[in-house]
Order: sequence, then C-alpha cells, then structure tokens
Amino acid sequence: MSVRDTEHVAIPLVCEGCAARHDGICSALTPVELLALASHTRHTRHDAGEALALESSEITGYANVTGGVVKLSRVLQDGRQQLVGLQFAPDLMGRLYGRENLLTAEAASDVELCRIPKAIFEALVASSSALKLRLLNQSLQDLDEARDWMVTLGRKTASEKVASVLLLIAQRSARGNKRVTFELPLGRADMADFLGLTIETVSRQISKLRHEGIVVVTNHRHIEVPDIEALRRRAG
Amino acid sequence: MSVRDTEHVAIPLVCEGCAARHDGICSALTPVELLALASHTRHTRHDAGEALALESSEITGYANVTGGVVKLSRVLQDGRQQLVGLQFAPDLMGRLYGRENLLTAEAASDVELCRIPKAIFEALVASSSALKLRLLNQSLQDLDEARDWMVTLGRKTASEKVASVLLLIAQRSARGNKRVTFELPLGRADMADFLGLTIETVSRQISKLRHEGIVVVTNHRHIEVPDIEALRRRAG
DNA sequence: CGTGAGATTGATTGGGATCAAGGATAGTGG
DNA sequence: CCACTATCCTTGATCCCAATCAATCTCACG
Repeated sequence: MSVRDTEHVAIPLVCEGCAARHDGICSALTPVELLALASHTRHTRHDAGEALALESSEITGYANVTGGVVKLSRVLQDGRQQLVGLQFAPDLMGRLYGRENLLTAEAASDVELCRIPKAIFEALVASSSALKLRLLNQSLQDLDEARDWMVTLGRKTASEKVASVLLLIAQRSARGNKRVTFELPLGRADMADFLGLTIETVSRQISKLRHEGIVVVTNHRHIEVPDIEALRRRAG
Repeated sequence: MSVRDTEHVAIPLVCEGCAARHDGICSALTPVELLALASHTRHTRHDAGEALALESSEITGYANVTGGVVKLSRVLQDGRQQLVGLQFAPDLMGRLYGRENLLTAEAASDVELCRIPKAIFEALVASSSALKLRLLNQSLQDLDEARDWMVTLGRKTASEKVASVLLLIAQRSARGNKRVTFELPLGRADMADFLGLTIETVSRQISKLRHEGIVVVTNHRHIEVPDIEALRRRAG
C-alpha cells in the first residue's frame, strides 16, 4: 500500500465538518482508523441542565463534545458543590481507564455528543501511538489549567475571581480581538460553584465590573467586553 | 534473541533499589532502555528550601524525585502564593514538552533527584509506547488529584482544609494502619499557601485538632494521628 | 546560653456569607 | 398580544469566619 492509497479511504460522512476531526482527538487518527471508529459511534443531543454522567456511577464509554459546553463538578456529602472544569467542543469526556466516574458531568448549554463505547476506544488507544500522545498532551494541558484555577480559588479576591471566569469564557469564545462579545454558558449559580463563592457575591461583583465599564451586561447572560486587557488586569 | 536473553542485560547499578525503577516511570522501561537512559542521568542532592526550577525559566530537563518531597507553586505579581501540588518519590518532575516552566519547584525537605536531559527523555518517550502509557496514567492521576484539591480550596472551611492536608500527608507516609505517625514536609507557611489560608489560621486549626485529640503534635513538625478515620471525617 | 526563625495565641477588622426583599426574564396559556 | 408565573438575578442589611495586627513562646542551632 502506497502512501497515496491511504488518501483513497473515504472520511466517514458524519466526521466531515466535525470539530473533533480537525482539532480534537480524531485528528490523531488515520482515515482507516477513523472509518473503523465511526462505525461504533452514536450521536446524541442533550438539553441544558441534563446530567450526562453521575459521580460514582460506572463509566460506560467516552464521548467527544461536538457542540455546546459541559460542566464537570464534585459535591461534598452535605451538598456543597464545586465545578472543577468546563469542556468545550472538541474535548473528550470521560476519565480514561477509569472504572467509575469521579465527577458529575452536566450539560451547561444544549450539548451534542459523539459517544464511543469504552472497550472500542481503549483498544484504539492501545494500538495507536499517535492517539496516546494526543491524549497525553490533552491531559497535561488540562492539568495546567486545573493548577491555574487552584491559584484563582486559593488566592484571589471575589472581584478577581469573577473577572477570571469572564476572561476564561471570553477567551474560549473569541480570539484576538480587543473587543469581545459572548453568551455565558453558565448562570450565576454555576459561576459561584466554579469560583467557590455565593450567587450574591458573584452578582455584586458583576455589577461592580458593570459600573466600572469593564463589561456591558445585557439580558444577564449576554456579555460584552470593550477592552479585554482591562478585564485581564482585573483578573490578577 | 530469546525472551530469556533480555534478562542477561544487567540493570544499571545506580538503578538498583531506586524507587523510580519499581513504582516510577522507569518501571515502564525494558532493561535495555533503562541501561541506555542511565548513561545520561545525573544524581543530585538538594537542601530543604532550595529552588529546583523557577517559574518562567526555560525547561532544561526532567528529573525523577528519588528522595524527599518537592513543592510546586505559582505566584501572583503581588506576591500571593499558591502551592498547586507536592511531589514524592518516585514522581517525575517537569512539564513534558513544555518550553518554559509554568511552576516553581522547591525542595520541601532535603531532596534527591535523578536528572535526565530534555532531548534524551523526549526521544525515549517517542520510541516507547509503554512509557507513553505510563506518563498518560500519571498525568491523569495528577489531574484527578488537582481537581480534588479544587474542592478543598473552593468549598471547605479552614478546619476541613487543615484536616485535608494532614490526611493527604498521612496517607502518603503510612499505609493501612489506623494509627499513623509522620514528619510534616511542610511548615505552617507552606501549609497556608497550599490551603489558601494564613499561617495564623493554620496554626489555630491545628491547635483545635490537638485540643480535640484528633492529632498529637510534638515539635511542630512531628504529628501523630491516633485514629485516621476520625481525621478523615474532619476533612469533609 | 543566646539568637532568630518559625509557631502560637490574643484582639480587632473586614470581606464575603447569610438572611431578606424586590426586580428582570423567559416560557405558558388565555 | 398580554397577563401570569416560575426562575433567575440584583440589591440591601446584618453576621461571622478568617485576615490582619500584635505580642509572646518554642525550638533548632551556633
């Protein structure tokens, strides 16, 4: 089989135009591998608020987030909750090699998933060095982000914390421009759980940023940031 | 070459009895790979408090922690500091494929390292699927731990936080027994930076745990936990 | 024994939580 | 199209946990 021959294997139809194929996990796969994988995947849609995986439940498979935003959280026995991460397309969901979920995954917005059975995906990982490397890089980056957030949680003031989430979401939503407009995938309660604050404090700090002209808020969820650098300075 | 023949390759002398060879990164290597690697490693000793890597400095290599405890931290511009992790033997230090350090690494206790040049180690990773897998599992576990700690930082009270560090260190120091005795690798200032608290609050909470009989403190650094389950309950 | 860094304890302050009303918004059914 | 309603958000008043300020105390080390 010549090198050119691999180009004659058609990309699965469902994968055309999928974010995961270009920037996600699937970009590490050859057309042949992608074709084999596609025959085992199942696409699902989920409304905002729907639980996608429950803490302590058995892991039945993995899933690429192909649209929307997923929030990952842990809860203490008495109900205190902490969001520990957000997943945007084309992130892969599911703790590799895990037996049970350590986290709850919930749709923050309407979400589209491309689900892959556990055994199929793990076999693919075992056989593909490129995929292993891709997953390794992904988890190292997630670790960097988790550690960054530890600084936010442990050492920033309420005001800096709120600026930090807005900045995080703004950066995911638009690139490069000084002025940024976006729709918040999180309500005030989720922001509070992400920041280790209460709803009231989040609301007050957003109001403060609004009065100071750092952000323009329309309809609670819609945010405009006239000067992203000004916001960055507020994030500490 | 028969299977038995690989056993005729001698394990490098320096690797005999090394923690990394049994439980660490090196356990994923064949004797041949280990031998090749050993010729490039350099063993170093460091006193408590010594900086091992500086935030924003160039990454020049990786290192196995072969003895002692290393603390990883980030600082904000104004000096506020947050510890984001501890590394015990036989953890691997250094952000794989990183160009500059995102964290400062400092010896918490006296530390022994087995240093490996960046290029040598990366070539080894590229060639060994078993090593890739091992590193992937390590970083996934670090991510789980970072997320656990996010819950501690974001949602626990000062009292629960202090119980949480003590529990973390107790679990690393001794296994299985109900009664545990250990030496703290961190002073009060480091504990405060790990927990997002002040020295005074850490000290007060330790005193409270002492008065309640949850811990016995001798010489500030030496801790006894009569009933590890009682401590676990305090950690939330 | 003296010294200095680290730890403890006490007094006071303050930032964010809690308690408590209202105000906006999106969805629903008339 | 417009109440009606439930949910989410905002704002205000008060409280409390942990920070800050300040004074010893302990202990390792010369």
